[in-house]
Amino acid sequence: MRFMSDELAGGRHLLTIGQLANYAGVTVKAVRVYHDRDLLPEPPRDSSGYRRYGAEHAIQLVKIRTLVEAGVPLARIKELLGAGPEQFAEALDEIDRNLRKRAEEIRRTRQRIAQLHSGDRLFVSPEVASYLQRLREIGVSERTVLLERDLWILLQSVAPEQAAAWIADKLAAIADPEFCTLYVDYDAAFDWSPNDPRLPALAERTRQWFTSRDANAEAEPAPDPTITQLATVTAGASSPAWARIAELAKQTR
Amino acid sequence: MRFMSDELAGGRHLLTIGQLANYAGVTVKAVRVYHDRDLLPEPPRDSSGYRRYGAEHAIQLVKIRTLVEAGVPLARIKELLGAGPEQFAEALDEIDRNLRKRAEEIRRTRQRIAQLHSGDRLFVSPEVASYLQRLREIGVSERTVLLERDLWILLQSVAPEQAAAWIADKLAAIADPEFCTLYVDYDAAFDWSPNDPRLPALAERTRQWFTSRDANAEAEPAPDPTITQLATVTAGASSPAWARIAELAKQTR
DNA sequence: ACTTGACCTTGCCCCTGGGGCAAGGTTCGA
DNA sequence: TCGAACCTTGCCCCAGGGGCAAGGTCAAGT
Repeated sequence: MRFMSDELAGGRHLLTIGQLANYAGVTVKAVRVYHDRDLLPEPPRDSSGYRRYGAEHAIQLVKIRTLVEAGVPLARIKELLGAGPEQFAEALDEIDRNLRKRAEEIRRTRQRIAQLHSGDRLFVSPEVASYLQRLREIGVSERTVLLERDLWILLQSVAPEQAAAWIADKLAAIADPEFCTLYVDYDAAFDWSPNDPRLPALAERTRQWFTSRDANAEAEPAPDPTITQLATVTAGASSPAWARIAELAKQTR
Repeated sequence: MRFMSDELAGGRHLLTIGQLANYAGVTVKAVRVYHDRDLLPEPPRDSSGYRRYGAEHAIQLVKIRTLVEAGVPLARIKELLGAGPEQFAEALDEIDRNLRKRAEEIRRTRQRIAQLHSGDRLFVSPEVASYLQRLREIGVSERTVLLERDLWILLQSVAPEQAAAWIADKLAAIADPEFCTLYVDYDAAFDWSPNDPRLPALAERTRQWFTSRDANAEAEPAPDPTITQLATVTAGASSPAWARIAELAKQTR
């Protein structure tokens, strides 16, 4: 009969790779990878070629696992274990800062995931989101609101700064009750025939609203042709009546 | 002169891959990977072969990025985007649970990292850690404490359950002042010559302490030969005097 | 009309941190 | 003495892209 301690008598290295891995809570494969990467020194082998580990390896392995769990890349761990204690302490500080940052990111991601559930706050800027919300509140149809949303998405992608300037303008406009009724009437006109007799009046009211606004505002924000055309073209593409209004507005101007 | 909107007039797809990627906060490469993985439909191409995206792609891409950031594998994301809304909601719940779990893990990892800074609480069980702490408090040399620590590490790796039983025993013993003075004397004897005349007396006191303890305890915990041998052999390997004491104790028994 | 720089295209190989499997050799407990 | 549970090396595979090559295209300035 043999005791395990008979094997130990010869030296301080008695753990098999499986025992070591189990102790540290890692897989056998991981231990071998750490050997390959020179993070953990290769221990002596016993007579049959098995690796035999001692307490010093166990300690080192727990350090490695702790750093790995903290998200430190293996190459960096190798540097750290070889460095002096003051660099090590400094590195630990930085690792802790990273961990805190990651916790914060998880917090934000959780909020995002919750918003993914419903709503479009995720796809547009907060300003645009509240603009869309106002549209819904004054009774604009969901179809038109979604059309607006898509327009803003495109706008923010193509020219984020001009989109920001324009949305500020729109947020101001929607505080005006006259603009609201005008918008609601536009919404209703979506399905009208392009020959509907009510269209010229709507175009005229639109023209008047813009005129009075431009009179009040001293320096109107430069009306970038790209963006205004983008808006009209996109809108016109979905509703023939809206396209007709744009045409009428151009003629009277 | 051409306006960007001239290109748009033909359809609703106007973003280049770079604009799209920039809007969603991902790299161009990532967008192409999502095409390869069938997460994001391939948009139409313009006359020169460039991909041209619309708002619907932007929305889809933001969803994808949000899920990717939450750590959802691409294959799973593909399933989710194709599934019905109730499965989607269910999946979001599970993802959120995972995120919370990860936040908790980060909290624990931060504590571990802090302990890595100094101390050996990471390498042994809490019971062993407090035992080692007691040894330091009664004045045992650091060298011997480290020797004990390494022994416990090996013990916990080879036979965790017996180590747990033994440490309970040791924690009881160290409450006995007689055991403490005995331990401190052992510590001092580490460097003695194996022929030192004080050794037999020390061996005799050891024998007596064990005898009286065994008399008090009715059922002594099965003295596993593997473990006791491990202890004696490991200890004896580092100090000839200790080896001599073990030999003396064996003779008198 | 030409150039320059920023984009776009496809294709291929590279990285991390291991997992899985093959094809053996070893040791343990009954 | 046998089967289960170890151990050994070696090789290929995965996600989620990054980097680079070798081109084609576009807008602006001169």
